[in-house]
Amino acid sequence: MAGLMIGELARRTGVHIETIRYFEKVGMLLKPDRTGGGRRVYAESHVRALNFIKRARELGFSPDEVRAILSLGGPQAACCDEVRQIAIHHLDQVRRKMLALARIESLLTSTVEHCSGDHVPDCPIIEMMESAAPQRA
Amino acid sequence: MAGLMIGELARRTGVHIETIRYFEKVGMLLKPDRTGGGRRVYAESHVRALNFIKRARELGFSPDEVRAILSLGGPQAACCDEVRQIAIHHLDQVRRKMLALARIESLLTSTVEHCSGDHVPDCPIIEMMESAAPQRA
DNA sequence: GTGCCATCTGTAGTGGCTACAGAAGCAAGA
DNA sequence: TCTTGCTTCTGTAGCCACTACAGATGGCAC
Repeated sequence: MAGLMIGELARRTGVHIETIRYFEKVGMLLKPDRTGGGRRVYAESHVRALNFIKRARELGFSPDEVRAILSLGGPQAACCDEVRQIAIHHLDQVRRKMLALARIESLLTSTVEHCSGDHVPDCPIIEMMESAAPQRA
Repeated sequence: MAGLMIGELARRTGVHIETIRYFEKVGMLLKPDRTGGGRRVYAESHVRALNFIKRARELGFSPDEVRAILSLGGPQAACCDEVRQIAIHHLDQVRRKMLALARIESLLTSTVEHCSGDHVPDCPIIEMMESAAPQRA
């Protein structure tokens, strides 16, 4: 267990060096030890935490949600109901986004179908975009 | 046709005053006339353009796409193939996003289902988030 | 000692707005 | 005419989640 320099950690996790330091600055990643010369030395736990952060962000969890989960003990702690609640809430948000996108998709699809691409007035695409329809949720 | 002050335009379109000025600055909205005292006076065409911009942004068109459509003659011009191409391209992007979200949704759903919420080790949620799966497209 | 890469800190840039400060326009009332 | 009070003006800074750069060290091989 010699510990990793930041470059090696970046290589292993695919997270930019600057982003790793940023995560530390904003409290998402624990401050690592330092060498005598002031360089960061990371432990295996940092690799796990960083992979977790990366994955959670890819899944669309907000930084605050990630922080919340990490503050519950982090990846190495046992699962608890709070983690589940956050995940369920996030799932709900994902489903809302899917619904919104589905509405947009069907609107665009049907509109594009009705457009000939000719230089006719009353283009259905422009027309649709000018009519300000309500965007609920 | 007296023309509108910026506040009235904001009220009619639901776009913040600062945002209207911002759209002008970045070239999405034509510079309006000014009163002797330097205040902006908008025409009916600005109302149409602003509604169009707002709607297109709500539908997820990028600022560049909006600018592209507007540069083709704007809402009042006849439809042309280029508008259709932009819309089709955007529709493609929307469908990609839907697929990505669907993957995330199913992963989250099945994972949450397997989590009891108890304080057990090997929590499926944490475990899933630690395994760095590739996120293609 | 020298060369050279890795790392350090601190600051500034990105996009798409949003918010504020301080000055000035402008209409109505005293 | 002067004041009050709202609206608008310009310009600058803030937001978030990073990303990029500048200039100074660390630390190892030769």
